Amino acid sequence: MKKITIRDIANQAEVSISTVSFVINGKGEKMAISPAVIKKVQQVAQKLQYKPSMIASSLRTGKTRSIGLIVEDISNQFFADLARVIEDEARNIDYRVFYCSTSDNNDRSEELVQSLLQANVEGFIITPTKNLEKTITMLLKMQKPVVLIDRHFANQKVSHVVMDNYEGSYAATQFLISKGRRNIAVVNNKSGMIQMKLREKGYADALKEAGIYNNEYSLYLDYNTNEESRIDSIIKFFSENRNIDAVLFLANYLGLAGLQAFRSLKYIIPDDIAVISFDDHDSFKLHTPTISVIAQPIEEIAVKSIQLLMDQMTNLENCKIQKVLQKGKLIIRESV
Amino acid sequence: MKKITIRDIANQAEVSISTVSFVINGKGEKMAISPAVIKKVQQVAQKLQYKPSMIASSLRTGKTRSIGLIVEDISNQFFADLARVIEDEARNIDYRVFYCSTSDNNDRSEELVQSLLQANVEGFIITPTKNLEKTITMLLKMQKPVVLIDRHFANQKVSHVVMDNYEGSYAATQFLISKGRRNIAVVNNKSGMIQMKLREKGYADALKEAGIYNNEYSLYLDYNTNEESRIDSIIKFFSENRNIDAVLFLANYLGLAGLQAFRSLKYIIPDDIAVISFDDHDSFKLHTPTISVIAQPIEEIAVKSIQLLMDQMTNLENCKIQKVLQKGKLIIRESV
DNA sequence: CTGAAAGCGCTTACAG
DNA sequence: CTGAAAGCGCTTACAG
Repeated sequence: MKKITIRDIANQAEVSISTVSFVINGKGEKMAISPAVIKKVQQVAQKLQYKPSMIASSLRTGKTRSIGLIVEDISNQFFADLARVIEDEARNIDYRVFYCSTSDNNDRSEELVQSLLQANVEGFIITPTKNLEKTITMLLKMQKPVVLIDRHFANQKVSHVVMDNYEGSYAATQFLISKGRRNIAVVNNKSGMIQMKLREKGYADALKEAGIYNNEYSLYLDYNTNEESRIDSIIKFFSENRNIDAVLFLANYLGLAGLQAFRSLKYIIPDDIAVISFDDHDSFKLHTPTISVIAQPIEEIAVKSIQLLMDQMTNLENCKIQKVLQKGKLIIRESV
Repeated sequence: MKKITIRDIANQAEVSISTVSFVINGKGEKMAISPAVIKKVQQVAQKLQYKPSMIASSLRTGKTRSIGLIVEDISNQFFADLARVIEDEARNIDYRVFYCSTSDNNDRSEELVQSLLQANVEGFIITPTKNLEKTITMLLKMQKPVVLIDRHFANQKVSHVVMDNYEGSYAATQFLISKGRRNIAVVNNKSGMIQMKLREKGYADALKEAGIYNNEYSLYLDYNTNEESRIDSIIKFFSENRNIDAVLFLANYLGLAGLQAFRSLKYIIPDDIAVISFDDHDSFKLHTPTISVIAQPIEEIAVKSIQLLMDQMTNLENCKIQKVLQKGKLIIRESV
């Protein structure tokens, strides 16, 4: 089964390959090619089942109609959902998506960026690791369209789409206060990424305004550790702070570990402790009791980030840096 | 920032582009290029930060060092985990993976195959939809390496890696029987795919051997429906069959819907009903009580399928069709 | 209205 | 040991 090329069509249709190329690319009209010729070329292409070679066309034009999507972990529900929507959106505008996972490892991230550059992707959507700022700056210098999602760097001028982390956390904490909780803890990781800091600040500010902030109620867990040791740390922390009556988990995997810790501790939710976690997850809907969450607007984030990327791709020079904050949604379930 | 090409290196190193190409591709020795020249070329390449253009090399050689991975839904935990391992394995042998999701839609699947063909992937790993048999046959005729995973077609000669669905289901059902359950139901979907039929057969055979099979205890749900209506159907079925004392869910999303149904029905697990589900999921570990599952050996499936694909890619002619059955793992938790 | 030709960045058979 | 040249399948400026 030989590969059908533009030349085969030209031969069969008895026209030049330029003419075929124009017709195939829908430029027939513009090039004033006669309708009869256009039709003939199309028929021959159809008959031979011609499929243009993306590779040849990429080499010639320098365009690949592909974008790179670098997420933290494609097997995490949040990123998987995000990837799914981005893939669909990209397909609508006839773009291909290359996904990859960083595991929050900075060296890996840099490798992935290099590898995507080499594949000549036309744009990047990235959930950056903590030290990726220089790499991102490099991409910007190379005039590559970039949109960051989920998190970003405070002082870097680059478009990003993130949840309003401060507001989400602030609202959730206020809700806990309104339910009469007074000893409200927070569980964070040690990544120090801006989105995590903002979540923590929202929590702290709400408590400070109410005059009940206590800095001993913050627990920080290593990111690169397994679930078991996270659970152990949480158990230890709560056994040493028996008077805590509510907790805000700043990421879904922290919440999931927390629930297992509370099971070991035989805590009754919400009687012994009220719980709210960031990022919705099947398990939160299904837990007994069901767990309240601050859900990220995944669909909106995905759609908006593709849109910002396209803006940059079509009009890189006079394209403004856009910082989009999407509001999260506080979903109240039985755990408060 | 101009793209550095092989020609720039040739100029700077004062050799021909052929020589550069040989050195870059590690064929310097074989082509008997002098060590001094090799070193010089490497140094210049390093200095200019030369990155070979995959696109040009693909066009020339016809190879893309990429494989296509078509799964049902990348946002489903099972497939996300699978994709993650396959991506890592592929990277080890310097291959790129294009993922895409079919949503179990046959037209979509065919489109995806076409689109991957057009991208010139060198091999396919596919979880086929029900009517994809002809498309797969076409790929085989085109001499494209193909490995099916998770499911396959009974009469088609194509390598595949699947769980031993019959055995998993049979063992789980026997376990329920050994715990004294007698009215054991099964919840399946209507896809009619072979893996689902085998799971059901394992269930039925175990019960028939024990002389307690009852064909009224089988519930079939539409695949293309939302979670709500699945839950409703399950509620209806179990309210009409109050004497059922155990149930086997043949896929994780069926199990998840089932747990929500039982909550509505105020069933106590395992007192009122014992539960085992296919495919492990965070929610099953975290549910109160924890839910027993037949876990797929995801890592093994992923590794084996890449390996079979590579066998085909390197040696297509005399490569045997391999049918690999991986044993599932029955994980007993509190729900039985 | 249509065609001949250059060139994207590589690889590789061939010649010396 | 090394170089000149053809060619992968396209696109597009140019000529007529």
